[in-house]
Amino acid sequence: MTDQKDSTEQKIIDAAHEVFLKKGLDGSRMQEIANMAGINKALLHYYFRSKQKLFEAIFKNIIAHAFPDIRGIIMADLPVEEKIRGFVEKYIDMMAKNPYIPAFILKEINRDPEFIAGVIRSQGINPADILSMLEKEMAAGTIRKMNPREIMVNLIGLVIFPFAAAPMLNIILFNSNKKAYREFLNDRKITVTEFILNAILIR
Amino acid sequence: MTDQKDSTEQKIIDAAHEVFLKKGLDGSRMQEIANMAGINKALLHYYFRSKQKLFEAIFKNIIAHAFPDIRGIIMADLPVEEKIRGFVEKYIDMMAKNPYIPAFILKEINRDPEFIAGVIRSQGINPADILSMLEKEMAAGTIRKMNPREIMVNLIGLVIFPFAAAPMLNIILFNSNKKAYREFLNDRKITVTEFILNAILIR
DNA sequence: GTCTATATGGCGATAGAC
DNA sequence: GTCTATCGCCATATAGAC
Repeated sequence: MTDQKDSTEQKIIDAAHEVFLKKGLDGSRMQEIANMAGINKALLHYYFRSKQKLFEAIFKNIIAHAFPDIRGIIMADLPVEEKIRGFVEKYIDMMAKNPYIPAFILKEINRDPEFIAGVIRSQGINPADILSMLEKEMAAGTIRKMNPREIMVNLIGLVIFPFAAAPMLNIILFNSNKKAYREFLNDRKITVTEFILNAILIR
Repeated sequence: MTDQKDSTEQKIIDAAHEVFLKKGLDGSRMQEIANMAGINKALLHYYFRSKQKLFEAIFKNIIAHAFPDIRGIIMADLPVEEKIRGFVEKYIDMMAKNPYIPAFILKEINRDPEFIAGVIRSQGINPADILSMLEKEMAAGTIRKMNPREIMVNLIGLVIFPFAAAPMLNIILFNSNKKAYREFLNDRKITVTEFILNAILIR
């Protein structure tokens, strides 16, 4: 049980993670990954045989990071306000730490959407459970009656989109002031929660 | 003034538009564009000199399609409900006709965000005007007081995201039933409008 | 203007020494 | 396991005939 932190394999994984996350499969070069790992190209193939195989190994890991565990929040015996608030906070925190994830997923999603869906399911996230939870809230009269899928899509979109489209929105709305945009994104933990609650709650 | 519709240059532009839109710059091949245009690769270079130059010529055109003219709606003397409704309908109609545009923009946005912002401005869309319009509504007490940028980002995100993430959402929420998802997207001309109005209107 | 043929360069992948 | 050197392919780009 030697320390694996600085093993060659781990250095490759770390470097490939960084490069693939920023540039995607097509945009990445094996040479660049090798340079970043401080080794040569041949070793990449020695450990992972092909660029495709290396990407697949990294891909699963990136996707896993992209879906934080929300079961505890969504299925808990809490008022729906708290569930929404918890969801928004967890996702915005995750993306603040991993700002390249949303664009990466949207970029690579067409490569194998079925695989991504499988990873989501394996994270224990079951859309049907969330939908039926929302339907119960509607039946109980706490939230407006509507297609529960609308709520899910709107919630996810409101949280993810400003990160995925950050480069454009930053220019259009903040004249390229990056600090102001970061603050704006962070504020959204509160403002998005309010926005959604205003849209769906019956009070 | 001969008819230019079937000129070689136009055939190249049409073919390049289709291929670049679906696959992006990195994912597209000059050979594929030549095949689709019914000519050979050499002619592409004869007319546009390089792949990069050809892409830039097409890029501007794609971006222009992505921002339909909304000045008439946003700046008109209409109640804010009608402005929101008009915006949502125009954008969803545009994306239903050009489903590859959202993913294309998010994919290519990092290549030259400044250029995209310039095209948006050249379309006559002035974010500052929209922001001040929203602020007037807040001062008049028709909509809730909040950062008007939140409204703009939320509006754009709610409209675009379900198209950009269609492959994933289609699996997760509709078990890959594409027809159901198309109907869902079309219904959103109404449901997104309602959702936003509930979120921002004071009544 | 349009074609065929070919040059040029880059990148993934492999061979083989150490 | 790690390296250098090189192969082989594919994609962009050019040369030159027609």
